[in-house]
Amino acid sequence: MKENEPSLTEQARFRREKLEEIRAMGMDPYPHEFETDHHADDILSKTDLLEGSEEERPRVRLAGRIMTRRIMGKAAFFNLQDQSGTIQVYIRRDDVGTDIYNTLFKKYIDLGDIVGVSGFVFKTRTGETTVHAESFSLLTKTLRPLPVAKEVEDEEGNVTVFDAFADKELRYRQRYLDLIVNPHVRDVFVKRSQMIQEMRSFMTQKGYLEVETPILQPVYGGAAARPFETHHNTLDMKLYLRIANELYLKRLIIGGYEGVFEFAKDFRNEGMSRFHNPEFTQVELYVAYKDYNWMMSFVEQMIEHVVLKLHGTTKVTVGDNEIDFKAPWKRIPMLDSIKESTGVDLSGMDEEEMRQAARNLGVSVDNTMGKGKIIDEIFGEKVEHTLIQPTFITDYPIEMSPLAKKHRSKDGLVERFELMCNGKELCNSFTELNDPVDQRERLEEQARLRSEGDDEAMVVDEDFLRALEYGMPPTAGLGIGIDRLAMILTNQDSIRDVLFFPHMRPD
RNA sequence: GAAUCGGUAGCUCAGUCGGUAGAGCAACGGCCUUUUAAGCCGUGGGUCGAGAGUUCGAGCCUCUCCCGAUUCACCA
Repeated sequence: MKENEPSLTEQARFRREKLEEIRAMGMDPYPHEFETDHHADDILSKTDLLEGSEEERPRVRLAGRIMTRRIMGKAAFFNLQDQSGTIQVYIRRDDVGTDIYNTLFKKYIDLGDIVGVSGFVFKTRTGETTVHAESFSLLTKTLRPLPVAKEVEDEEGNVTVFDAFADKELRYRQRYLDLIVNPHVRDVFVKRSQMIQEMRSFMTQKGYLEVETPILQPVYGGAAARPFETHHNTLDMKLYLRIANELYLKRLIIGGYEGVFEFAKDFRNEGMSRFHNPEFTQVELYVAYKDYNWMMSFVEQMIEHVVLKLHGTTKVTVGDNEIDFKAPWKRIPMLDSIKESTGVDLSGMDEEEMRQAARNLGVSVDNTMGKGKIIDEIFGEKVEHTLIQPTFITDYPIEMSPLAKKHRSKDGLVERFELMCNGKELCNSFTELNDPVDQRERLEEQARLRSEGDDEAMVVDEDFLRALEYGMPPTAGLGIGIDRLAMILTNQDSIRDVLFFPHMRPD
């Protein structure tokens, strides 16, 4: 036995000692492979595994972690958890031998260890489908105890969990443990993956090309946000982690592709909250010869399709709300939505009248704000949180949208929509600005705001402007917040619960 | 960035008035061949988030700091 290492807990020391004992038995505690042919859910669902006498039944091989154990002298039950779920295994000394049962299984195996078994399926006298092990082997010895919870299932199938591993800090910092002991957490991420997969195939089937564009950018653009900065040693230059990929996808439209999309990790050096993580995922899509009206129809079809695939219905329960994604969705111009919610008609007001209207509504505005900012402020304070069912808010003030094309009929507005859902923005989309002269003026206005201290104003991207001068066809663009959509479709109220590894301060 | 709440055994949590650090599960030693929060007998396990202060004495009181959760502010 080794000298106790004071930094280890008693339980961790015991496991290291067991590891040595297993090696002393001539066994490898970390073998190279183990062939399996079944998962837990296969065994629970396939009735043919129970046909005939025990000798006649097919043999199954499976592997996973030991999550609970009930030893009764010369026989024992344990629960084996794999990716698909959990199944009970029955093991007896008289089947697997004294070395394997008494020494390996009873003395040296711990909860959490990864093991492989083979045997036949039977039902216990209480009716539980169980694998009767004919062989048992250790596949990976664990050195730390798992935070295993106990579960009780009553006759209605309701599961009560005792002492669950619930500390959010530990769950986020050690997500692998969360995934092992909280199976419902695995389901959330499976749903997220399916959601992305359905969107991908939906867009691919339309003929759009999935692309990859730079994350390290010499000039950041495509959104209003502060970036993360980094440095390229060889070129000795500053680079930025992208805040959006919009301007690169537009370059590809200029290059002749008529539909491109990218699932993109974007990075914004701003606050964290249950709706914000410094790195987050958007899908952006650009389609040539289309406008924002077409895009509204596209996105409602795509999301309706995804919701149907994931839930089998267009209705999703989120917190206290039931959201119905059945298309078509309500479309309402921003000023009309403000009028609808507050009774105040801002159209036709000058800047000073608007400022007064905002104050009358209890929305704080200051004298540096222009009309666009005031409208945005009123909308954000008074309307946004009331929009629970999917709703397209259209026709935004031009000041807030330097990359969107001017509205074809409404002065001072652009052809832009945001999709609101469960009181939050889910999508952002425009008829893209493709007039290079107008675009230059708008970006130069951004540069002016920037020089006045607005550190979220956009930077002039000369290479992008040059590309636009070669001609971008009329184009509709779309961005969807993947994390927020995942939150809605999995009924999670924090972005951290749909990110495997949410950003945390170092501990 | 602000406010509130929290950090005690591997996990979930108690800890009274400032007076030897507690429980359940997990672990360790036994018994037990259809159990399922298995059961029965026995045992060990603690830098009480970190540091300083007050005190004869601090898990508890005071101060500073660290980490987290929630809400608010900015943002998608």
